Amino acid sequence: MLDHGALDHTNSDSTQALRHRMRHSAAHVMADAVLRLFPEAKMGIGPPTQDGFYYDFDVSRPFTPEDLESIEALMRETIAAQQTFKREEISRNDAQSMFSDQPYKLEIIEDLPDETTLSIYRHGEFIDLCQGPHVDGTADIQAVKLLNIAGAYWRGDEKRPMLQRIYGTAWESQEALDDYLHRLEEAERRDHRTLGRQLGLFSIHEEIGPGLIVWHPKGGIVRSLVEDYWREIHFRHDYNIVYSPHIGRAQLWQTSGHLSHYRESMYAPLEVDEQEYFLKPMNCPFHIMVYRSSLRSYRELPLRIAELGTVYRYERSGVLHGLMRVRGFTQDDAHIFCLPEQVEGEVGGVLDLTFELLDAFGFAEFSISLSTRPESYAGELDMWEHATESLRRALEERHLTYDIDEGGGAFYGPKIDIKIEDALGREWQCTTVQFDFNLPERFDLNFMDADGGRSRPYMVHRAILGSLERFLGVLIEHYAGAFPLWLAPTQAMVIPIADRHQEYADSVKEQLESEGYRVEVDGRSERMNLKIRNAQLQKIPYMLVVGDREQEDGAVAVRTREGGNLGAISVRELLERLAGELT
RNA sequence: GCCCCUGUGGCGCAAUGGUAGCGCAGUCGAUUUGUAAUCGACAGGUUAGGGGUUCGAGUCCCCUCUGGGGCUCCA
Repeated sequence: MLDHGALDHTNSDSTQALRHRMRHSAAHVMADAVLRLFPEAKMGIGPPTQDGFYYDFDVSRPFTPEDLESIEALMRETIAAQQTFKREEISRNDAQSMFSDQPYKLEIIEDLPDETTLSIYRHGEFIDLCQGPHVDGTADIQAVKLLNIAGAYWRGDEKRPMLQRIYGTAWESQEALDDYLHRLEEAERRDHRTLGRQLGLFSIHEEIGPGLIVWHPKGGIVRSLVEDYWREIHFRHDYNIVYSPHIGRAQLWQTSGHLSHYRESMYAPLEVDEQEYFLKPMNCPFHIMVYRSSLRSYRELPLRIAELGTVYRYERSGVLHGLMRVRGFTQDDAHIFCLPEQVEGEVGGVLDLTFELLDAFGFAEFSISLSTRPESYAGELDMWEHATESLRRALEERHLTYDIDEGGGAFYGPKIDIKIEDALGREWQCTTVQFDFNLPERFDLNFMDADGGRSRPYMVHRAILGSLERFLGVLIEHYAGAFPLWLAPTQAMVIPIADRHQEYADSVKEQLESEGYRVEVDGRSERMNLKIRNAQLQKIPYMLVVGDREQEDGAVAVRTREGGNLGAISVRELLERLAGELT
């Protein structure tokens, strides 16, 4: 069902390099077409991307879908004309006069270091400032399609002009293009927003507000199963589970530094008894209060404090997206307070817990990055080195491959981020393990060490699932809504063939329910075929058809969601089968 | 927040500026069915909200809100 074979696996370096050149060339061909249709257009940049390419233009009116068709038609003509790509190296002065009516190109030239060799690529009448490389000729662009139009700031800077970007894709064959388009359709078919409605999992309401989720009964079951498992595994790994309030006084957020550094993401304060309270955007200060509630001894460390903590953050309206980016969400948060010599073990423990947890949900592919110290930072240099080294060693001991994001850490500490890859090969950031050298300082955290002195603990912030909202969104898409038996909201639907089988159907349901299964009976006066169809569409793992024969034999006719009519077996055999599937 | 697009019963959609329709879901009735849609009837809408143009607005214009594709952001 989660068929990786259907995906594209020709990702060798040479294929990628070829695609890269072809897409870059396609961008030129597109810009050529746009300039012919819109002679006044000013060109931005037009690079290849992961799966295609884009080019940005400053035009007097936005592009329309009809424009895309005309542009694509012109591109086909250029491709059919078999023009060749020619590279030339030119002087800075020549470049400046050549692009004198292209202000964005002039800006690029301006910003290139003096020693850079400037080059241009030509095909037909078209010239673009470009390093290359390109394919030999336009005919090498085998299969191309323009996809959509979007606004994009010049150089990604919201203070600069907004250009019109056209996205397209190009592949080495029509077949590869079709595969890609099919993959897009597949992603659309798995969209958690659509499945969430169809399967009755959650909804978002204008009346409640954007980015705020209400979980429906079916989604509530899935979420609580995830939470139950999460709690179980955290207790097993010696975490202490706590609960903290949704609001806290201004003074708390003053001390934590959120009011000076994070206020633009926080909601306006509430006034209670002439005191200001803020909705929490993070759980850290509350967990710190738990730590500070008594004098701590080194003997108590490491102290791991965990919470499914619901936080609220102001996210700009344009970034909200289903469950993936919301304004209120529940983090599976934890803060670990430990001694310097415990740091490495704690980081390792978090990694082990992460892979155990994610494995249970069927995620096998990850991409890991280690982010190191940025230019401005809090804390002592030797603590940064110790912490970064412990992150690195924990990764290496587990033979995990990772990228290093040099200088990409937060100002308060280095971190490991883990992105999980779903069934379609898309990546989602969920897990993060972050050192914090700032908060222990701000809250003056300490413990009594073996010498009777006071020392400052290390603090590690971590979330594994990230937010339950996002994680469930990822899960829905990963499974395409067909949750495995242990997570399925309804595990079996009993389908009586005629009204006279209702009572027997109820007794089957009771037998299964008494063993802890989630079962429903479709007792409507409808045809069996309709009930099967509905159960299939609801992606219920087991359909149990009961008619005269089953009633007589104390059996059920088993049909699985994957399509098979397995024939009749006894209820006892069914229970064995289900139990077997859950282990 | 910015650019573009979008908004019609719960859901998916239709309606040259001239009587708001269809399918699914829902309710009721008939049917009692053996592995992906039985038939019929009924009910359901101030066309997201506000303002304007017009004899007349779902349709055209303006504002607000929402959703989508991107950009930016994601201490």
